Amino acid sequence: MQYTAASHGFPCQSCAVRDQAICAVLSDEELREVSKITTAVDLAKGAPVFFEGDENTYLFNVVSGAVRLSKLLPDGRRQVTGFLFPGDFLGLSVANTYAYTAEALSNTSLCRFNRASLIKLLDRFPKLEHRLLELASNELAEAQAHMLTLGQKHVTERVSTTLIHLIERIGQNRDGATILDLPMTRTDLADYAGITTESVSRCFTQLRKANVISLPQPQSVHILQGAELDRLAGN
Amino acid sequence: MQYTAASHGFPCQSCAVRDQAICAVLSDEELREVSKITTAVDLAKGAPVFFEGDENTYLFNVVSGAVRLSKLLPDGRRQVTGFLFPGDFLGLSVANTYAYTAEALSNTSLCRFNRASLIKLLDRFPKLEHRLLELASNELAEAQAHMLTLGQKHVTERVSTTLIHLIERIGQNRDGATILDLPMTRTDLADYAGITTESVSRCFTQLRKANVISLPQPQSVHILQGAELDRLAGN
DNA sequence: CGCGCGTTTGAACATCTTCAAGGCTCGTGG
DNA sequence: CCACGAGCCTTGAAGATGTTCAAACGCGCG
Repeated sequence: MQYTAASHGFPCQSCAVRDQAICAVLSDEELREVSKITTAVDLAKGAPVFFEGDENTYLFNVVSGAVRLSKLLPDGRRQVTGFLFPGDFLGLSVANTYAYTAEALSNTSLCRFNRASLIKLLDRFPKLEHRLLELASNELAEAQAHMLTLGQKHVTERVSTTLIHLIERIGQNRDGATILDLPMTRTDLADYAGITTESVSRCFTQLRKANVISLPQPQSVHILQGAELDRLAGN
Repeated sequence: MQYTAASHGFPCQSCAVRDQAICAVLSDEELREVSKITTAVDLAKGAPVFFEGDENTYLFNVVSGAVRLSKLLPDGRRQVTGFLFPGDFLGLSVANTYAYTAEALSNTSLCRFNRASLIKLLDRFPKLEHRLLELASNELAEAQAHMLTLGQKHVTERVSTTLIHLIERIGQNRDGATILDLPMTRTDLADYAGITTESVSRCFTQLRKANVISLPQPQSVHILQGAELDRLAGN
């Protein structure tokens, strides 16, 4: 784990994700307490947050940037289990090791909680534990939806589903059009959707030729026909 | 939802899963409180517990039997997201509807909690909420492992992984040998592993011919070489 | 006894992968 | 400033894995 850490007094109040993440349920006063156990962490693109199997010492909130969660098979096959964006929480585990690897997809700021300290705080702030349960439940529902995709859907459906999912998190509206700026590579998308890089690329081309999307640059996806994308997702 | 319900005074104490599930963290006294909001429910093989989209009114503990969780695509494709056994908990959702369908695989007894009442109890028994978070975290880790299987593994690996997973939950030891009594069909296994019924069947035959398992009956799997099964699972 | 459902097996087929190569972009160094 | 190289993306063709379609088997139940 390689951090550029910088402790802070009480900037939580002005935090970009103060109303999201786990802090949303806390009053300013409570937040002041919580802020005592947090540390700001900045990661460069590609840097790991932690590795699967590492001792679970910290939990994190994503403040800005993007994080990729993944699990590996011994022979190198990789499943990306999720992409995280500002407001998302990561690191929950009952075991004392992380169940997955987390890496920064772009330059990323995290808010780091000492796990033992956070657990102590849960006793004082039941709202916090309630919030964590909420987040875990939502993650679970998302995981189940993803299982449906991975287990049952065809390539085009997988890619469309993935695009829709990303639009919901990081889609931008410019002049009524929806734009997606991808912080991840085709390989990341492929490993997320359980297909190959080539399949993702071919599918993008196909969507482009069908005027469902346009690709000014490989990382920039413009959604031309959202409804058609929904249909192609197979839901 | 079709139930055969029977309220009970305080038989929780002698419950088969009293030391598992969410009750494990409660004292007898606390359990007495919780028992006031529970109802015993018996389901026949094949009966639904609830359907995806139903209003989330109840939560359940599996007391005996087995439950299948699944999600459907509009065209009928089905992903089985999990199999539940005694001690397992189901029904958690932040949304006010269930995110998946739950059905009894065999004759099954459940302990039913009124959701609103349970939520109220969480304030009085923080341990209960802590336990729920634990369960949700574990489910999440399991879901991630399953994503790895669904997204990356080959047919033989998927079937082996599924068998190992079932052995961990319902494997029996007789004369030093491990026996698996399957409450689910080949189609259920297929929909769980993201493959077809035929693929499951072919894989079973292959494992049998390699003397990794034997199949006295289609539902009864004897594990002859557990280590080889582990190897075939690809971990 | 016969019917139905679940399972098994076989053969043809399709989708997606693998392998291979070329193109593009960006950053670096000459 | 331009050339070069690396990494990422795209495209094509061949190939393999798993699916689809079809049929037979076996067991349990009415």
